[in-house]
Amino acid sequence: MRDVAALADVSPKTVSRVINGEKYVSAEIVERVHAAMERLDYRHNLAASQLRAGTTSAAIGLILVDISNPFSSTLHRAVEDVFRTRGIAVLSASTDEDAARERAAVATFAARRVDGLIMMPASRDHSYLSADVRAGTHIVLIDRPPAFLNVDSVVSDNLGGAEAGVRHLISHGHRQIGFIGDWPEVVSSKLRYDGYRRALETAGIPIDDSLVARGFSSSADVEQTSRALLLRSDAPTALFVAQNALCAPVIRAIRAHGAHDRVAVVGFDGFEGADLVEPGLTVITQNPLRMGTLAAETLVQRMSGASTTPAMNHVLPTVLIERGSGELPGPFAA
Amino acid sequence: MRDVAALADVSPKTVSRVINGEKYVSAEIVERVHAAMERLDYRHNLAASQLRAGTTSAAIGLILVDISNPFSSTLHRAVEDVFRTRGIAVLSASTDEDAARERAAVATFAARRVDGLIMMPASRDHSYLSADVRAGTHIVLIDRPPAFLNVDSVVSDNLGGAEAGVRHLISHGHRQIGFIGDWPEVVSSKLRYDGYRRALETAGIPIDDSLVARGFSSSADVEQTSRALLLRSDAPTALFVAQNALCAPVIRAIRAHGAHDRVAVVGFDGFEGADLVEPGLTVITQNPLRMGTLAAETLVQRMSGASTTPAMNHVLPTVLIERGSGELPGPFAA
DNA sequence: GTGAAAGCGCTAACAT
DNA sequence: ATGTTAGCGCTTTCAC
Repeated sequence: MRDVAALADVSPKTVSRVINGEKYVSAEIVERVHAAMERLDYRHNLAASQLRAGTTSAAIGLILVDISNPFSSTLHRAVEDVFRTRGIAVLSASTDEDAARERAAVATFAARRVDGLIMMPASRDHSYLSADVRAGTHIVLIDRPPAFLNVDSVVSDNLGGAEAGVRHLISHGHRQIGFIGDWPEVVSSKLRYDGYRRALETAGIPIDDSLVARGFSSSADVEQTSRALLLRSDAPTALFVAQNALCAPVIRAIRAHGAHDRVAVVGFDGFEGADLVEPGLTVITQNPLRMGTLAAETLVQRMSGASTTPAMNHVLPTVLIERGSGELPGPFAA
Repeated sequence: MRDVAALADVSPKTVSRVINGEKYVSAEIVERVHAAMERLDYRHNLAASQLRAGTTSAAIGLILVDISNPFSSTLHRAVEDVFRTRGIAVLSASTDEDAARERAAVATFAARRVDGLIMMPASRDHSYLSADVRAGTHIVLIDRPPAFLNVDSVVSDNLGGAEAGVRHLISHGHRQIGFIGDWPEVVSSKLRYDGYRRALETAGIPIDDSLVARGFSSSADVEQTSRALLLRSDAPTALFVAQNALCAPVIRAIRAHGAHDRVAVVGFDGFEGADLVEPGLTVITQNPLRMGTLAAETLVQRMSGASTTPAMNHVLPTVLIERGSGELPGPFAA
């Protein structure tokens, strides 16, 4: 910047003015400074301006369980789109459901003075973030509600969605319904399980824990467990699959067992080709695009200081899409 | 930091030493400084240390066409994993094949003084990056080779993969083979088209441009175009689908036309449930995980200064996976 | 409209 | 093993 100022024969401050598009700079000098910047191949240093200007880094952090999960990457894209137009960079990190990795990511982002944080929490107690909140970092949690921390959040109606999915299976004559889900420690997963239980209880069907499988280490594990379930003498006539990444392996097991036109399935969010399998996978869909956009816009509001209303928990509705697999009749079909 | 130093009754420099884990600090003082940091809720400011220390921002930029595409998000995750263990943050951006957006992203990252850049270029001329290279930013291009710029790159064997896929269809008795691909301006897409042509030429089959559809604005567009192709009196007996995102819409069209056990299909990278459709989708697979890891490791080497060998273009092999759709016999089957 | 001086938070270089 | 001084590149404040 000194060099540019020297070449343009103005003060560094004036160069700064030109760069930041401040008013009250003569057109002629703007011209001259631009020429000098061009000639010297000048690149502005955001770190330096952030340092002096104090506050904002024009960056936010996005912490997800796994940025490569389709739900998460769609959400990520929505967040990017909101911030790109505002000149704000997005830093991202994956936790793999590890609370320690989450803390490490938060610390890294805090050291970079991100202005905001959008996070799908892996930890169960979010009170450790209160220090960051006090330091001025605005936080919006997604997919899972805040615990011991008062911040905005955007979640899907996990309980309601799961309940509707299982009720759907019941209404098609199923009573022996298996549950394949994520680790019970994960809040969204727990809520989906609660929805499953509630639907069964409402219908007066007793819970059979041996039909419930939760938490897997790999796709092979999911497939293996599903197969074991199908091989039982009192095998379930329907399966509720409570997470997107589990759907394909479960269907693989069902097809390997030759039971795809017999065992009903409803998935909580499916996969890209879910409408192309035979029968099509009936799903409870979430809206990751909306979740990302809403979380990002909420954060923008908070960051701009425009919104000082109490923290809010947005709950996005889920939608049941019938494609065939969830409508296979069970033994108690009317 | 001043405050921490005051509270611990040491100089700021000593606090700095403790934070950076430098040698020659007595255990007692380390203790005291840590206590003070804790009490004052101190957070280190990377921007400031970067400014003084000069060089490194401990961040890299990742520019993709669309971070929500499964290929890209898998690659993204691989890149993240390489850099996380090294304490380097990853900034990401999508271009949607828009060269202007690419330039904007590069400029943003340059202002943040990223130490490196991994980019799936949307632009066709990369010479504009030479200024950044001169400024010390190491660049690795992925998916598409560099043009007018001498940097490392990691790409798939697009031509060879496509040729193998089309040859596969020919060997199963097809001669009337359609091509559904991305915009011809996209280099990887062009290479896949070249592979298609080469396979046909090698087999002595004349190219019929009316069987070629390239560049779509939406999934509906893809589906519509595929349907039109299937409705022709001389409809293709096989389709080569040259991009992952196009596969599902094409299959949707084929199924809607009731031709899924008649029209053969080979996809260049499929989608998550591609093995579950009936028949399973035969694909030429790429290896986004390997591509991301290799690109990231190459960048790490360059950034560390350990590697000063000439820039290298890594070509990753593709693998044909037979699942049924590509083995449906054509009219000239043996 | 433009410039001079001071300082953001940190650390390299040089003491001690 | 610890402290002092100076300065990274920018922008705020105030002067002109």
